[in-house]
Amino acid sequence: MPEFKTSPGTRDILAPDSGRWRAFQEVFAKTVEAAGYTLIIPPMFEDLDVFLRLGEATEVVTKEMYDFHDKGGRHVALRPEQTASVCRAFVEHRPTTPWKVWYAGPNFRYEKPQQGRYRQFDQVGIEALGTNDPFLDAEVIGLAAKFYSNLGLKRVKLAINTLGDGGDREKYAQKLLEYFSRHESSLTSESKATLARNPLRVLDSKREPDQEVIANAPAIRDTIGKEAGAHFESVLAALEAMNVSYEINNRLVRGLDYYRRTTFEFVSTALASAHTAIGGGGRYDGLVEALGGPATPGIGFALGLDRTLLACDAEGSFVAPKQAVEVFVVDTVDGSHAQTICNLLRENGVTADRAYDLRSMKAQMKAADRSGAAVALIIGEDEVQNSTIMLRPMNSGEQHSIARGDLVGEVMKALKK
RNA sequence: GUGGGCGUAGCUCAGUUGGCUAGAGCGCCAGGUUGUGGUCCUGGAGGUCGCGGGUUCAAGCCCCGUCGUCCACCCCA
Repeated sequence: MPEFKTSPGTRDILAPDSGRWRAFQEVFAKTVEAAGYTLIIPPMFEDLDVFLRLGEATEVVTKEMYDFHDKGGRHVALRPEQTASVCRAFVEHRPTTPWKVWYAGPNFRYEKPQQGRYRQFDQVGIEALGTNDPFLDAEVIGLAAKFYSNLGLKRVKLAINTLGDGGDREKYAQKLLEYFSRHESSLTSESKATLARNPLRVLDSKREPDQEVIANAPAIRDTIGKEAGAHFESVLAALEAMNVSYEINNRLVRGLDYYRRTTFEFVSTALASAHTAIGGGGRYDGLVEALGGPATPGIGFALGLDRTLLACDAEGSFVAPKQAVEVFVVDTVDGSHAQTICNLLRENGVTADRAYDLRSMKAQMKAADRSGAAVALIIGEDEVQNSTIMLRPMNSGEQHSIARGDLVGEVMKALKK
């Protein structure tokens, strides 16, 4: 056993998974940049207070923060998510609106790890600030759906709900508190604890004994104001016009307190484990203000890389790309020819690798095979004497000798470049 | 944070009621093939059996602790 291992909840991503991660982020970038979102790269840690503005009832903030004091005495925290950072950046830079940005990178939460849940986990996401237009809600949700389909995912369901405006949320929370308190005796002890903390979250309980009480709980749609209700209807209409299918779930309350109005979640029906939520988001119309900026509406989503890739695995889509060079050079003379030839090929835009340590031809050919190269170039004593190179396409038993001076042209021909 | 399963070679795992020098497959290296990979054959390297303590004539196996990992809960992506 090695002396050192990665810390709990962290891991190394090696090839071919690392290539899959990069491809994942590239597909995401392409999807959202097509809609005008630009990349933002916020820092991985911020003043603790930035994240505290996410809300006192948000467990991500109260229980799971990776926080510490730096050498200057600042109390900082590794970001548990990126929406707060984006809003802080908005207040700091005051870009013209609508400000539409995307991000990709790791977040940190101090939790007990299990499958699809790590202490350092990657998300990709977008945020759009500065407008209340319901078409923007539909655009944001549509982009997430588009991204899933670009990954080849089919078994993804969109659940959507509205939480009304700030006041509505309070009123609804009050209603729920009254309702659940009346039925407290039939709730599980976990739900009773949740009730005291955040009545809305009781709706999220998946525990069997709670289900009946939850099913009869008052729905938020009876509580929300006219404006928020109209907004929701417009969002739904816009989604239908885009052919994005959805399911209204008036029990959908997400974990971060700041959500207002539109809230949504994507669930993979291909996943068997408990963690089927592969992405989610919503409006957070009060957050910029809470961070000291002007009242500014905002909406966005974040998608978990790990869970989305687990869903891809379950559906057999978006397989990890194999990394291979085009040419592998076998040099059984002294290794210097391999060096010269590799350099020449690379300068001409051909990817090339070679063997080291002057191993036997058999060993070098084996390495050529492993490299995935389409073509092997072989240099032995005969070739050096005759100023030739043996060109061997790896998928056939045939090989032919080429003049050393014709190397680049012959390789291009063999690779059909 | 709570509860449970599992830690044996680089990987996946076997190892009987505690009993010879701890095994297999894959991978890796070498040879068969003094100039040829992907198939085949032969051989080889590689292990503090997670770590620490205890019981025993004897521990990979039993007991205690600890760390890691997985699963469920909590929570969430």
